[in-house]
Amino acid sequence: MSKSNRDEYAYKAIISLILENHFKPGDFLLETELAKFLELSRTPVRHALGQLVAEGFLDKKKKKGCFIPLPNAEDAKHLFYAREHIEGVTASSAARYATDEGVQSLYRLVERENDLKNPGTREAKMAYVTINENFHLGIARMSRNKYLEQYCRHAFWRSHTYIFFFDTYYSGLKEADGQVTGPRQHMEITAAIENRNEEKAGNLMRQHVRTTFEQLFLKI
Amino acid sequence: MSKSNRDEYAYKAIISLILENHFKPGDFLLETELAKFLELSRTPVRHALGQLVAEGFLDKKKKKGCFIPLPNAEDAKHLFYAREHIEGVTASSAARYATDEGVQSLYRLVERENDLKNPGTREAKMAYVTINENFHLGIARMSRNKYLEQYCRHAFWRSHTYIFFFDTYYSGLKEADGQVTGPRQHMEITAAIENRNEEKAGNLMRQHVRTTFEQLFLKI
DNA sequence: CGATTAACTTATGTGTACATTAATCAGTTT
DNA sequence: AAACTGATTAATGTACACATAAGTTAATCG
Repeated sequence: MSKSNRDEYAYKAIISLILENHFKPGDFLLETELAKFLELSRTPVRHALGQLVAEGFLDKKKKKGCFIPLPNAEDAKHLFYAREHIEGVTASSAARYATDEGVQSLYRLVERENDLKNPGTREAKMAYVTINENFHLGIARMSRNKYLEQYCRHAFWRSHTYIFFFDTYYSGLKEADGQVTGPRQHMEITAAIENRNEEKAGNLMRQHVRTTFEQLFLKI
Repeated sequence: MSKSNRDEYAYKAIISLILENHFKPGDFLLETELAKFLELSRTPVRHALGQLVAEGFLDKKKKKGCFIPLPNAEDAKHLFYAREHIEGVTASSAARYATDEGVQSLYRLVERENDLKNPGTREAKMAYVTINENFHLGIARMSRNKYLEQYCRHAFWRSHTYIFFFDTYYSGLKEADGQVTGPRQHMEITAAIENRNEEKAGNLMRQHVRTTFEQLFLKI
C-alpha cells in the first residue's frame, strides 16, 4: 500500500486491521497508538477515524475516542432487516445488468467456497469470510448502481462483527445431506443471476440474508 | 448554534449553507473561505468537509477541494431507483411502528403543504422543500430502524440538488383538478400509515418517489 | 472507615506553521 | 502562431505544540 495520500492510506490500513480482527468489539482505537503503528502522524489517523465514524463503522464517545461497536441483538435485527431488502433489490438489479464475466467470477467464488478444507479452523473461517465478502460485494457492483452498492457495502461491513463473532458456519445448522446452507444458497443466487431472472435473484437473496440472520440470532 | 464541538458546528453550518442554496452545483467549498466565514480555524472545517465527502454529499478532487456534485441524468436515475426501494421498505416499517403522535405530525405537514400561498415564488419553494424534507425524514424516523433511516436520509439529501434545481412543483404537471400530485400522494401515504397498512404504505411511497423522478426527469 | 474532592494522567480537541502539489500564466523556442 | 517549459500562486496536505476535559488515583475531611 502506497502512502501517497496519507488520509487514504490510514483509512484503508485501519479497515484492514479491523477486518483482520486485530480488535474486538468495545476496543478503543487510540489515535496515538495507530499513528505509531502505521508510522504516520496523528493527523491523517484522526481524519481516517473521523471518516469511519461518519460512515457508521465505528462508534465514538466524545473526548474518549473511537471504538468497535458492541454487538447487540436489537441492532443486529435492524441491520439484517435493512440488508435483506437492500441486497434483495440489488440482486435483482445485478440480474438485469450482469455480464458473462461477472457471472463466471461468482461461480468461481462458489467453487472455492465448496472446496474449503479443515472446517472449523481459524484459517478456513478467514477464507470463508473473504469469499463471502467478495460474493456479496461482487453482486453489489454488478447492480451498476452506485447508491445501492454503497448501502450494501456499508450494511455488509457493519455486519462483519456479527458474522465474525457469531457465525455458525461450519459449526451450526447443516442440511439433511450434511451441507451447510450458505454455499448452496450462493450457488442458487448465482444461477438466478445467470438466467437474468430478476425476481428470483431478489427473492433468493432476501431469503439468504434472512437465513444468515436466523442462524446468527441463535447465538447472540 | 453552539460551538461547543467545533467539528459538529462546522458540519451543521456547512449543511445549512448547502441546503439554503449558497452554492450551486460544481462550486468548490474552500476551507479557508469557510473558516473565515464561520469564524473557525481550518481544522474543524476540514474535518466537516471530510465527513461530508465520506457520506457522499460532496465530491472531491484531490489537492483541489470539495465541490457540490454536478447533476447528471444517469446519476439521478440510480439515485431515485435506490430511493424508491429503500423509502418503500422504510414506509412499510413506519406503518408497522407508527405512533399516533407520529401520524398527527405527518398530517400537520400535509396541511401546511396544502396551505402554501404564492406558488412559484422563492419563498414558497423554500417552504415546500422544508416540508417535503420533514415528511420524508419523519417517516424514516418512524421506521425505528437506524440503518434504513440513515440510508433514506443520505439518499434524500443527495437528491436535494435535483429537487431544488429541477423540481417542477408549482410550475409543472398538475392534475385534472388543478392540484399538484405531491401533496395528494403525501396525504395518501399518511393515511396508509395511519391504518397500519404496511403493504399499501410501501407501494404508495414507491410510486410517489417514482412520480417525483418522472416529473423531474423531464427537466434534466 | 467511607465519601468527597483535588491533583494527575492520558487521550482527544484545536490552532497554526510549514510542505506539497495542481493549475495558471508568462516567456521562450520551434 | 502554437507548443513546450518553468516560475508563481493558491489551495490542500501534514505535523506538531498546546488546550481541554474525562477518568483515575490519592489525599483529606467528616
